[in-house]
Amino acid sequence: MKYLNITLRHLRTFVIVARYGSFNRAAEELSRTQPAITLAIKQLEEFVGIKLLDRTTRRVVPTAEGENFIPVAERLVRDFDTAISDLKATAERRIGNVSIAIVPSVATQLLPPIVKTFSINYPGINLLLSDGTARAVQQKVERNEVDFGIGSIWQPSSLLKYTPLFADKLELVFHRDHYLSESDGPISWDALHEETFLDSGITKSMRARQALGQSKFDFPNITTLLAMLRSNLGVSVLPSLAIPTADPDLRSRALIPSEKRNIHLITRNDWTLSPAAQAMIETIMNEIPAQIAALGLSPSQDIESD
Amino acid sequence: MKYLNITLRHLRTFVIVARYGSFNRAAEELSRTQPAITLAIKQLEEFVGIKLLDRTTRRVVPTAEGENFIPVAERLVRDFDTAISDLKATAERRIGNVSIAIVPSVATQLLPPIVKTFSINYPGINLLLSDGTARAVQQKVERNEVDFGIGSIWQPSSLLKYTPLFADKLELVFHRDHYLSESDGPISWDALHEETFLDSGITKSMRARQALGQSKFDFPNITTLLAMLRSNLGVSVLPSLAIPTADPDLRSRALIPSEKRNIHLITRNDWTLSPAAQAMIETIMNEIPAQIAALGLSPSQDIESD
DNA sequence: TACATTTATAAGAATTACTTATATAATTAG
DNA sequence: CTAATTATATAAGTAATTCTTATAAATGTA
Repeated sequence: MKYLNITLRHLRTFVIVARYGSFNRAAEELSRTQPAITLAIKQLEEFVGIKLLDRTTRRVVPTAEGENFIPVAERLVRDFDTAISDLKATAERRIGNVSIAIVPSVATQLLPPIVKTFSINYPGINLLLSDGTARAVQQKVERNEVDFGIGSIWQPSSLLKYTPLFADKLELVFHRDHYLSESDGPISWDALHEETFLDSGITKSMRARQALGQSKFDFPNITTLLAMLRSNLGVSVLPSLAIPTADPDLRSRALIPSEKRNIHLITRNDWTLSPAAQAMIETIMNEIPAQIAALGLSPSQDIESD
Repeated sequence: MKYLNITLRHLRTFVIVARYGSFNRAAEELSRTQPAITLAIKQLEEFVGIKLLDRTTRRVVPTAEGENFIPVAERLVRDFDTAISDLKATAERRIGNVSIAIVPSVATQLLPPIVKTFSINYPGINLLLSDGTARAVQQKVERNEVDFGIGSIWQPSSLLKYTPLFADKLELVFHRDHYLSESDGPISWDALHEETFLDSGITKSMRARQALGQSKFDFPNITTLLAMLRSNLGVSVLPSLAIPTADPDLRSRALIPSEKRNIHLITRNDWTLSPAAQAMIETIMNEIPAQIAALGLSPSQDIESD
């Protein structure tokens, strides 16, 4: 014996022997033979330099120190086992946490039924959603503040991986009292030259939008923008998911040529997703087709990346 | 690989790798080679079914689960190590508890300097002393309520082992106003026929005492007996240790033939003494000769047992 | 693109842990 | 009190594991 390491196996053996008061019964319980038990106890005692079990061929009784040590050893064994099994539980997706950064339109319109399905399938996993602009979503993924993100591409980054989910069609939005309400059907971008255009973070970087020239109004916050539209301040272009379907004051019309905003799943290249996050992504991928159909969206077309 | 047990060694390895962010440095730290580290981490990850460390040849970073598991593993390792080292500390007599049952005369006269020496040599060991009659001492040892006892033999028991410590001489005690104070030197037992004899637990079972016939008074409690003597109610026989040396009211004389009460260390046959208790017994054995000399006692003669 | 560095893999060596066989000790029954 | 029974201790050999050495593959940097 060179140096001898005491391991949990020794404590486990000790606990069982103490419990049964017998080396033979302990050996049976641990699916080993009695000499193996003898050796383990001997090693433990020699290592700590103290007798833990008083034993004759007839009786095995803990010494005072052995008696004191029983609960300690039991706790160590128990703590170890629960720690390992907790880890296994997360691996098996029975427990865990997922955090997602997501743009508000997707969060409010698309996500609720997905979350419902997820919480039924993985009742032990907690979900933490954080709203934000496409830019905020990307940054949170980059900084590892969330497991993954859902949104459009703000600035392509080599750190990130973009998996297209679906394409959201952009529509023209305006007040029901606006004269554009009088007709129906698609309308061309050129026709907007005459209109007061309200910009948002979504439209600002679009080529078709930029052809219209500088706008006087810029509302990065969609809620504010919608409030402006409700006051009939002008017109705007929004992805269909961001347009409140039940709003009595607002009307929308399709645009020609039709523009789409691709929504992606955004993950980090160099980061292994937790099992819980993987479970959520699987759920999203499974549920997306049904949601696309229900909300009248189109499946994703090309992958915007570089 | 048959079944594979995850051990603390795996967690230890994981903690170190996570701490250094390098398999090589961890291998160095653990005095093993890098492939051994790779294997241990691999086994751990495969066993729990989850990746704990994201690693390239350039960087080793914990995954989310790995990050969560680090403090858990650290605690498990730390708890294990402290449990084992506590056990070693008791073995090395650095910490521990000793409980002793002891007859009051020995406790008050003989023990104080011994306790002082002990507490200097073993500052981490706690001492719990309990007073009691010879009978109570023996019972506490039998019932394992104490580590060992010190006292005379009440009823020899095969459960117990008696190790003689010293012999306490019995002396006649009486009030200074008693006429026996007028002379000095040894006095015979027969001379006591005329006296009012106050019995105690100590004298009751003595043959020399029984020759004097039935006594009218019986005070099992020595303190009470001394109070009676101070009132000059009669005479009594006490071991020298039980006679307060500084009491101005009491006088004592030797007896002929001289009777001794052997004081023994009383332990259980079938019980291994704790290292702390062993330390105390060693101290007692070492200090006894000096105390015998200081108090004018005689070394133990024969072993009373059967 | 090549170099330096780090992790992964494979095979063999050393160590550790277990099993079988047997000895030794303690209680119980006769 | 002796023998039988039952339990732990010891010894030796075998199986399993955990290392080490040697080498390959991969990543990031110059």
